[in-house]
Amino acid sequence: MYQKNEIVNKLRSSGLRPTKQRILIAKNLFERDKTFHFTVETLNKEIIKKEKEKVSLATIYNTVEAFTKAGHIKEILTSKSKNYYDTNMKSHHHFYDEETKELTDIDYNRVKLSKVPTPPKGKRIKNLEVVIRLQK
Amino acid sequence: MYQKNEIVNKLRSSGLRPTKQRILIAKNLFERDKTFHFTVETLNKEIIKKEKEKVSLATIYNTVEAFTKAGHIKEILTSKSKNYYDTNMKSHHHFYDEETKELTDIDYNRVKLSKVPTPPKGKRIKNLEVVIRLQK
DNA sequence: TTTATAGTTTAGAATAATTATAAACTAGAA
DNA sequence: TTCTAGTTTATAATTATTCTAAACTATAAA
Repeated sequence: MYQKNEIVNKLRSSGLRPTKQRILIAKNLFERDKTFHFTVETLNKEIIKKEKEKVSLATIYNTVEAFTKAGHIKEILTSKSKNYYDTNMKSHHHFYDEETKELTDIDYNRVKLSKVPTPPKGKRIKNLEVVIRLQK
Repeated sequence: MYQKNEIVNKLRSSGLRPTKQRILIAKNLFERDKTFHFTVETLNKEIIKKEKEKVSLATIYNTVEAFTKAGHIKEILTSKSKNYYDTNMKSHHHFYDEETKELTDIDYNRVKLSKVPTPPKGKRIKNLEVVIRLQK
């Protein structure tokens, strides 16, 4: 379970001052037993429901973006005009269910890449994601 | 090089009547020597430039979606609220350059997956994509 | 402590991609 | 040639995201 300190550390290491609103956001992201897959919309709903407080969407967007840049959460590729994020920073991959629009983690060792291409010169690999889209 | 017939076939096999507008769209997608990576926006610009004609965006969206469902083009995962497509239907993967927002094909045999997870019961794999994000 | 200020929050406006609507048009079967 | 289901289009509606600028606040320094 997380200490308040850890929340504050996550914020500071993302270049953010620990304000009331940002602490609410961070608690809802990181004080969890399980991985949290979310969109800004779902995160916002959780905050309203659990905390009975309202944080403006602009602040949520900004904070989520800062956490992403700092490497505390991960953006997930699903296309489809709404961004998905994941609090699980362990190297892993995803199933994306097109019917339910739900993401599920795929454990790192359930996918094995035996060959990865070298990036074009001047560029380096930021990350490599495998997304397996599911259908009925 | 493509025959007009092939264009008409692509349309019919996508459940679309070959109308003037759809033929323009299809020509701009498939009468190419190289793979075409595009968004609805870029495709629209190409049609205006090359054909000096205007096709409504609604028609482009609808036609592109039909081609995607029929398996003539492929949606590519990049997140970031604008959908990317690829006319290359051979199994392959992508580099996504975050700086330039450009996609590049990665040849099938430059990536090797030696282990792929079984999908949850009741579901089957629609596709599997590897996206390697690049940075400086 | 207090204070000054750089950073923050917010509602609401602006932007951008996509989807829906409904009236005018057309491919193609009969 | 005619008829009709299917199509196109401009435009409006919707949705996700980013911007703005005024009111607020964390925190370093006095």
